[in-house]
Amino acid sequence: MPATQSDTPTLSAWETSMIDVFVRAASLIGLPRSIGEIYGLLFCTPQALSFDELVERLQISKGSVSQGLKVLRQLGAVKLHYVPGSRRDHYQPELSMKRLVRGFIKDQFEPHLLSGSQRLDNIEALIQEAGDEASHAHALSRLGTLRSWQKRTRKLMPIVMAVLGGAKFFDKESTDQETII
Amino acid sequence: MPATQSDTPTLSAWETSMIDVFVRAASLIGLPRSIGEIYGLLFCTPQALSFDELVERLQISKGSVSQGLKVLRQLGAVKLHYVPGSRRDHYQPELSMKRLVRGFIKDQFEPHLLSGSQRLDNIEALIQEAGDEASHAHALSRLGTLRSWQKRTRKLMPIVMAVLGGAKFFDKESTDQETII
DNA sequence: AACTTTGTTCAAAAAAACTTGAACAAAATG
DNA sequence: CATTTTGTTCAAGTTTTTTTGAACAAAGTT
Repeated sequence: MPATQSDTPTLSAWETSMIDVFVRAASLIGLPRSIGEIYGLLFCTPQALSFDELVERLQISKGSVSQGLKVLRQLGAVKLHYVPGSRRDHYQPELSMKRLVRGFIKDQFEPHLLSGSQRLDNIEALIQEAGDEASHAHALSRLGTLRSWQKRTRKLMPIVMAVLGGAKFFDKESTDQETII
Repeated sequence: MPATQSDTPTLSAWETSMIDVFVRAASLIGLPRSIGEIYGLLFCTPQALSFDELVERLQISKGSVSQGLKVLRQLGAVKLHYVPGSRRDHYQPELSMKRLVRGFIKDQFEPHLLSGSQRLDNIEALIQEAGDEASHAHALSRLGTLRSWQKRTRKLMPIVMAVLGGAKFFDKESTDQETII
């Protein structure tokens, strides 16, 4: 008798396709396939799923599920859901686009923006130290461009959140901003 | 006598740091290191640079420069600059943040959004075909969530462009939108 | 036309990212 | 307290992405 092909409840066609959408979306924002699969399956499923159910239905390793869930928790993209009578953690997907985007920005974007500011200050110092006086002006001008990009990016984030959440938002010190929209 | 270490004008400290900023930015949006380096060096340099100058100063292969410039041209992130008396193509960086972002969105984002719509229609069909009547409702509800996310993403793009460009923007059919900002 | 310059292509090499699974820790159960 | 259940960690294996460089094409020179 051939090795029993395990009674894994195989994914239906629509589930596979929907998960595929999330796998692509994940890759688009630089997250690994497995994370797209995990979130995708949670998204498809009415009930909260346990660790083991994710491993079985997706047919991926425990390691991948563990690391994937860790990242998804950090991003706030999944929530723990208490299931009475079960010792296992159960997970549900965060369904609010606003919260998903905020989690992503907070976790993956802001850190870079912040460290960016310090880096630019550093570069300014290096330019001052540099021997070549002639090119100072150009270097500083480009540094200025970079700072203005940074500033605009920062200004953009809350606006994005506002549009996504429907909430109204006012940036302090945005008096120089002509009525946007 | 040791092999002559080629008179490559080595990058200054501030140039290296500034290029590093672009390498990180590139990686953040999923572009390879070499592309960050190329754009970064162009950004640092007052004059337009030729293919060969990029190869020499960055110490990367011709292949990388060729492919990197190809992508940067597609994105509209570099412009050809005619230099009288030289047969070589010379490149300058696009410095308008708005154009840079638009290029990126047009090239890397919109295609996914579009193909996304068709995929969702496909999934809807698959759900209808599916045997399990009981779960139709949930599946369709989630599909609805996905469609709403897509719609909001589409709505967001022009707003982002507007904020970046300082231009005012009104979305047709956005009457349901309460005064944002 | 032969030669040089300029840049592209693409198969192979190198590097980076992801996944796996076995060993391990932590906590509940008997 | 020994055992089972549940989940994490991490070194090694796999896959994917990026880089390299040699061969090639296109166009300009002499």
